[in-house]
Amino acid sequence: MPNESSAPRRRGAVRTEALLQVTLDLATEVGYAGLSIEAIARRAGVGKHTVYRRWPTKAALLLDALQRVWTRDLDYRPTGDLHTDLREQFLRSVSALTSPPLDPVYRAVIAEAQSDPAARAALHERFLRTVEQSTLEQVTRAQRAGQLRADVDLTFAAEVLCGTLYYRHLLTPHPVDEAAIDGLLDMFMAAYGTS
Amino acid sequence: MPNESSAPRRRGAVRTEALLQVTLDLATEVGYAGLSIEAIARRAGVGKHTVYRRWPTKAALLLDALQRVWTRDLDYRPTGDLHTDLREQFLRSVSALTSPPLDPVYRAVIAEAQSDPAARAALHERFLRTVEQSTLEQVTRAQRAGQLRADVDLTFAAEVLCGTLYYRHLLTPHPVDEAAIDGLLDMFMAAYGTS
DNA sequence: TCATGATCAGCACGCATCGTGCCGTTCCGG
DNA sequence: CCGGAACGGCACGATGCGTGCTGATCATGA
Repeated sequence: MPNESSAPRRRGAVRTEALLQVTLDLATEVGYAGLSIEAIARRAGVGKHTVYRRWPTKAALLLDALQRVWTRDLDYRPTGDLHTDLREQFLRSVSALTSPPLDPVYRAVIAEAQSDPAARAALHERFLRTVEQSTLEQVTRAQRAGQLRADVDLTFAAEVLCGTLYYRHLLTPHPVDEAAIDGLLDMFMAAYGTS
Repeated sequence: MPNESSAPRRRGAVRTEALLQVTLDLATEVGYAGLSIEAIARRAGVGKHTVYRRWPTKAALLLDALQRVWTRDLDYRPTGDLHTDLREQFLRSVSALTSPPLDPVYRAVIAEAQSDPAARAALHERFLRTVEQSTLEQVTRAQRAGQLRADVDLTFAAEVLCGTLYYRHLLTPHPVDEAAIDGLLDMFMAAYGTS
């Protein structure tokens, strides 16, 4: 006789969703330091097997948790003007990356990736490449519209843009503010712009 | 009566040096994963107190160990030509960062810095800033020589150069090869060069 | 010369996390 | 309704953390 005051035991995909959400909650409340599999299972009221059955590694779990909140803030209607669109995209990305739950989860993934080349590759494939790709689409459109020189390796250009911002955010105490973004875009346009 | 076949108990600065060297050795042999204070003390034949008395944090120890091998490969006689000098400096830095013991220790510091803002600030102040500074000196010299535009924020420019390389090295699976460095320098010169 | 205090190695502790194993229960599909 | 998968709970050994304590060793200065 299941007590109606106790939640029924959830399984499968529903459990998975719940676990990812708990991970994000924990990241928000106790930060990167509190993101142990043990703590996540405890908080979720779940046996550790239930976690390990789904993710072989803490990195894998964190990557999935990250994906849960990653794409939400990236939908943006481009206006067609390169400088405006890149600026808006970068501002949104930085804003998302600066506050929980994205910030602690992201930093945890970065840390995890340093000790595991596979996790590093997954991080780049699933997230960093996404941002580079989004940037690449914008600069490609601008190039076709004649706003950028035709002889430019846009893939590399996108990497420079994103890399500079990530570097500052992850490895320096300086904030990625509008001044930084504007400076970066100015340099970019000076190098590759047609005007 | 001290047995001459057993090494005399070392103290003070000598001990400190030995511990840093053990840290680098461990990093070379077992990599980032093996860099626990416990393992370092064990390998050095030393009580853990002897480590904790010197460094309050694993991050502090790693930062000091890093400094031991950091500056060695950076002495380089600039020729006066910006492109050549930057290229040479970046090639050397990347080469040093790619192999042990620098690579595992560096990655350990990066990981540590993600969970501790103080460690992050120390990392930037003691190492990243050093590289930025070295780059800054070169571009400043070039600006005075008229090779770069006069209206450029060189500090920011140096950050872009270094940040791009660090991003690729630390967070992507792509190697920082000559093509990447050349592409970066081409973009830099296109943006800020006077010719 | 010798005493004092700092430094040291070794051991132990309590705590936490990891990854795994086992048990008995709950739930779902056939 | 039954069999098997998923589950919660518990326990285990291993490892690292940071901190005590003890007794030996060393440097210094009186």
